[in-house]
Amino acid sequence: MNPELSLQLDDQLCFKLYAASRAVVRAYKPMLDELGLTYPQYLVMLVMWEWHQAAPEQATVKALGTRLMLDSGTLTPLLKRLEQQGLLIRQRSTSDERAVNLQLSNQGVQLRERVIPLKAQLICESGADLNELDELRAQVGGLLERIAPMLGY
Amino acid sequence: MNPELSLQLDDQLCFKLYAASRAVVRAYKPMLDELGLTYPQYLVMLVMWEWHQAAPEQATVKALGTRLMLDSGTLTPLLKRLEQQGLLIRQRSTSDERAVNLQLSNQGVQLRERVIPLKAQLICESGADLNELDELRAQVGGLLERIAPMLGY
DNA sequence: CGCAATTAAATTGCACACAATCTAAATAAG
DNA sequence: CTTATTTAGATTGTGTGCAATTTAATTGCG
Repeated sequence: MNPELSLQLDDQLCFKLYAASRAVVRAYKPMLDELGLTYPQYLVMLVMWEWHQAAPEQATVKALGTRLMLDSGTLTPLLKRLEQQGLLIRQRSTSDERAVNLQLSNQGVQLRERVIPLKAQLICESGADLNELDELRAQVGGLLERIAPMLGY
Repeated sequence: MNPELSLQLDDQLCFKLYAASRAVVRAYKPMLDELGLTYPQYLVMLVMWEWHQAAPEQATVKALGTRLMLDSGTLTPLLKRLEQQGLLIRQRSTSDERAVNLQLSNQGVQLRERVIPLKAQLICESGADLNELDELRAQVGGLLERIAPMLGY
């Protein structure tokens, strides 16, 4: 049986992706624990830091959802937790009362410094080859871009 | 800044993996809905079908956890749901009262027939290149194997 | 043999994901 | 202008993931 049509677990790209994704999140966990962040919260902060330098005013729940492919059902409670931790501020937009604007607190801005060394540390510990990782990132990205349109992104 | 140390979301392999994994699960969802399975339940069934032909007696919660890298906290409720749906039977092992043996019901065995066409359908809809997918699967698998030992697998 | 350490599941609690529904606000159409 | 539609968030409910704890059974060791 050719692997494309096999039902063997090890032949499933979907399982490898699922397992690898969870494994990477677990690898990040000890480091993120020290910052008091979960992995999805970390991704939100990455986007907020990115926007903080480029275009802080674009930061809304909607825009964050588009960027991370998450809906308000996931983001609303997550953002409330980040707000309670004092990392960001949520407030209704005055120009469009439907939208909720997000901005980093000073504490939120400062947290970035502690995140910078994380990635290098993880790559170092894993002993992975940088070029390989880069290539893999491009390929997984390619897969994502082929699947996303099927799902309306 | 070289991508290896960038904090840009798009430079993060971890995010690509996370997003791609969720996207693939969503792509499976409409098809799995018709079978009444969630994606993790589908993975459990794949393993059970595999073992059914090779070594049915090895099927325990522990073995399933090792194969899928999931613990009893996730599997116990999931397996109870599969049992309630009549797809499998859970029963304490007589030789080792700590272990719970799992076996497919007739209905569980038969469900496999309806799963066989799913993968071909998904690949077809995605318009993905088979050789590319195969290579990607191998590479993601390679990443997984490098990370897994760091996490005690 | 007898007890400590280990092991397999189950349970509890928390934080996602995501579908479905609801509310309020903004926009489009007539 | 007024109603219909669309849009942004919030809410509710279900099902994972996973850490931590608990229970019961088994194994290891002296």
